[in-house]
Parts: sequence; C-alpha cells; structure tokens
Amino acid sequence: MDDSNKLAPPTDFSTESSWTLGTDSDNMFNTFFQDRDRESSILSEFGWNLQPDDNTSHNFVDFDRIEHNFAGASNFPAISRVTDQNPSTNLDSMVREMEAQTGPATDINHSVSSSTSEDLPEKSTASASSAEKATPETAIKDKKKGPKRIRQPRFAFMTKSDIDNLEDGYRWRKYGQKAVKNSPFPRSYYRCTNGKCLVKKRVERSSDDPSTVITTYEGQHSHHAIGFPRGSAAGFITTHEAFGGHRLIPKNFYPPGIYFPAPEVSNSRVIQPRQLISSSVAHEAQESPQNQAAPQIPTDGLLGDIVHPGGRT
DNA sequence: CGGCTTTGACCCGCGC
DNA sequence: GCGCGGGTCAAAGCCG
Repeated sequence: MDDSNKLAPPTDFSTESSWTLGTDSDNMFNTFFQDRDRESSILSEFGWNLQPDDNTSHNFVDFDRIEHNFAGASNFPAISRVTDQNPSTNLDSMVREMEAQTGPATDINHSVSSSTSEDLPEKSTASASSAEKATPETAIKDKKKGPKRIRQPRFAFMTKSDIDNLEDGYRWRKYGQKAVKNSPFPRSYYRCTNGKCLVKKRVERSSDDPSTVITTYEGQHSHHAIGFPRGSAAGFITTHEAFGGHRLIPKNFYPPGIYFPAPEVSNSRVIQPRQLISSSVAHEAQESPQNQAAPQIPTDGLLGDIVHPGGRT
C-alpha cells in the first residue's frame, strides 16, 4: 500500500534530536505554540499540514471549544521535541535554531526529501549492524564508515493510564525491550508493522509515577491508520491550565488517556501534573487489544481526515 | 504457518 | 581508552 508515499516526506532533522524533553512544561508548551505561524511551521516539520480548512473545520482541535463541550474529559496533552544541542532550552529558541539549520519550516519538507526515507538512519544503522554480524570484515569496515545516524523527529508525552500501549489506530510490532536505569519498569520498543513505514515508538512507565506511561514517537507514518481509537477523534482532549490556556492541537493525534507534559525522559525527571482528572476515556482504551499502541503522528493525508472511532481490524 | 513477543547479544555514542 | 546505557537485531518460542 502506498498511497502513502504521496505524503510529504519526513522532515530531515539533520541535527539529531534526542529523546530529551522540555522540562518546563508550561513554558515549553506556551512557547512552542507561541503563535499560529510558528505553530504551523513547527508542526509542518513533522509532516503535520496545518492549513485550516475553514473557520469551522480546521486541522486542530480547538481546546477552547472542546473544553467547553467536553467539560470533564480530562486530557491535557503536551508534545515536545528538542535537539541534542539544546535539550533544556525552550522550544522557541530550538525552533529558531532548527530553522537556521534546516531552513524555513515551509521549505523543510523540501529540503529533507533527500534524506529520511531513502537514507533512513535507522535502516542504514540496522543494516550496518546486521552486516557487521554476518559479513566479513571488509564489508564491516565499509559499513562502519557509513553516515552518522540521523534521528527522525520525535514526539513524547505522558499518559495517565493502566495500559502501556494505547490504541492509536496503527499496528505495532515490538522489537525490543530494555531495562531502564533507575526504574523498575522496562522500556519497550515498537515499530509500525506497515512494511514501508519507519515510525517507531517507545513506551515506558514513569518510575516516579507508575500510573503514568511515557510514549515517544519517532518519524511519521507513510500510510493511513488502519483505524482509530474510539473516542479520540471525537475530541476528548482538553487543554489545561498547565499549558497556559487554549492551544491548538492536531486532531487525531491523541488516543484516549490523560495527558501530561512529557518529562525529561533521558534522566528520568518527571514533571508532576498539576492536576489529575480521571477519565472514562482511559477505561475505554483499556478494552482495546494489547498491541495497539499510542498516539499517531498524523501525516498530511490524515490531518483533517478524521477516522471515526470504531476500532481497527 | 504467519505474525508477534521475548530475550540475550551486539553496536554505538557519550561521559569520565 | 574504557565503561555504561540506549537502541537494535535476530533466533527461538508462543499463539491464533
């Protein structure tokens, strides 16, 4: 299948982004979505085409409205991405830096098309890795000299949920699990089962708060979701004061759950949510099969193209 | 039998 | 240079 390939190619973050997440969630979020233009630019870097359809139907969830309509539903999402160069600085500066490195956001897809899918860092790394294991030294040497691994853009967020793998409309195959330092909970690695899709995600529980799941996505899907988690597309997401007001978040991104600002994953620092609100939506999610992971990273084709709840397969 | 998970081994980057 | 931790591979086993 590959209607997919018509979608905008993944952004090329030649600068390796890290899993590191902003630590000042409030500031991070506010800054990240400082204004529409910037917001659009940034998100477009991740393949999120955010052109408003019209006044009543745009590609974002209007928290203002949703909060109003779904008072009681309680998710407060937080997405963040940083680079290794400045893991702790605010996103605004990161954005500037990225723009300086990759060019204006509007050109990003363009500038990146040459890398990413073709030049998949992971693939090259993986193949190099396997090659090393299975081939003679000569080949090994060559492989080792390959291009430096390039990270795909990543999103991370925390979800208050009993289940690790939130349904997000995509199918994932687990390819690894590692013990996390200073945490009793292992970290699981998943890869999208779609043949050509290179999206990966990482799921781990917060050691500070075992009820919180930290999910990180890397890359963007090159295909449509098989289905969509019940309820999520209906707009259960609400903003939260922690983020300083109403912000626009792409539809289809969040699976049911209760969201918190993504923590500093790399060093296990977890930002405590200011407020916890239980959500029936989270329970709903628990009904879903185990391997139906978390939030999707919307692709151009998906944005604005809501897949109604009802499950996949 | 195919798809998926488990799990030990391996590679790589980074900090000391 | 070395050790550690993160990330990935791939063989083996499980399950529908």
